[in-house]
Amino acid sequence: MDLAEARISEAGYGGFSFRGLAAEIGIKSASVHHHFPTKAGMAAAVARRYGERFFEIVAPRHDESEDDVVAIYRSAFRSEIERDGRMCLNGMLGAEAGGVPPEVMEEIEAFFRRCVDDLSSRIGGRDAMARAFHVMAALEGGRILARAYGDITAFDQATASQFLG
Amino acid sequence: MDLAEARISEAGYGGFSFRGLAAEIGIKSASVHHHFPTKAGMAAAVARRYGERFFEIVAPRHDESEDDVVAIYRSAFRSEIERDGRMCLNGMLGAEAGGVPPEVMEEIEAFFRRCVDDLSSRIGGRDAMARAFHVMAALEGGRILARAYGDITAFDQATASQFLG
DNA sequence: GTCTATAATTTGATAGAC
DNA sequence: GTCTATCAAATTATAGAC
Repeated sequence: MDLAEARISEAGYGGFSFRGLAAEIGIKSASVHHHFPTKAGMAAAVARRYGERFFEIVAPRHDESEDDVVAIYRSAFRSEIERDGRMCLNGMLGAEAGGVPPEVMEEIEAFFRRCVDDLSSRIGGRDAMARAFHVMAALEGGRILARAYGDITAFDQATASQFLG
Repeated sequence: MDLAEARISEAGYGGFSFRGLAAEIGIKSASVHHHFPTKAGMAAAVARRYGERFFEIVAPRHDESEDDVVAIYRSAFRSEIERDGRMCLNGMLGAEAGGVPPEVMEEIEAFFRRCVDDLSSRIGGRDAMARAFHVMAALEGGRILARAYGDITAFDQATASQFLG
């Protein structure tokens, strides 16, 4: 699953294959099929795990001031870029919506709905929903720019606190 | 090229094939290879044409007030969503950077650099460069959200003028 | 859980006729 | 500019042995 996540977030749904994963691990593709019968099922499982991990990371802490939620989300995104320079897994699959099986897209839509709802409720106040959409868009788009430029400072400038705050 | 652009912006670089394009047109894949010897070359040509069209659309008009440039960019992005609901072609290829041939990525990087430079110079003032990054990120991310939600109002909220202005 | 073997399909690309 | 024909490789997936 780690390898699948890596390949999908680097090259998209069409950019990973059971044979490719198996070769990197040193096993055969039939062994991968034993754990995940279909490619769509595996991608859906990887997308779900990605979301679960993400929401653990951005979960509220007892010492959190309500105003920090945007910084928490931004930090979660930035850490991933810093670690491996890849695209957000679920952002990638969302972009490829037209070529991704329905069972995967269900996970993606649920992920973004939960992000926006969580952000919105923790931001609070008027326009909280629109602000939540804006923050998610800037973070996802910032990752695209960081990849196109090959430079994390593109993300840093795109998501500076003066724009998200 | 129109069909290639459609398929790439729906499903990514791995989501289009010479045979698929030929079948939709009603010719054979060998005939497509006559015009575009390689898949990478065709994708690069499609990405370049996409950029040329885009910069014609957002080019300054003599009656333009300098403050309108962000609205012009936003309108160009929104019109595409309205037309076909697809992802920005070059945004898609930028996200898939790890699985796209180098000659295509050169076009993508050039596209985003030109967008940011153009926006920055027309915005002017302090922080113009960072604002340009932010606008591009919000627009690209807004398109991802519109696709994940299957609803253009996600883009509208994410890119409301109060956030980009 | 992993393997061999294989089926059925698709892919990018080329040679050469018309 | 399109075609037929073909190649070599990769793809998702399954059956069955160990």
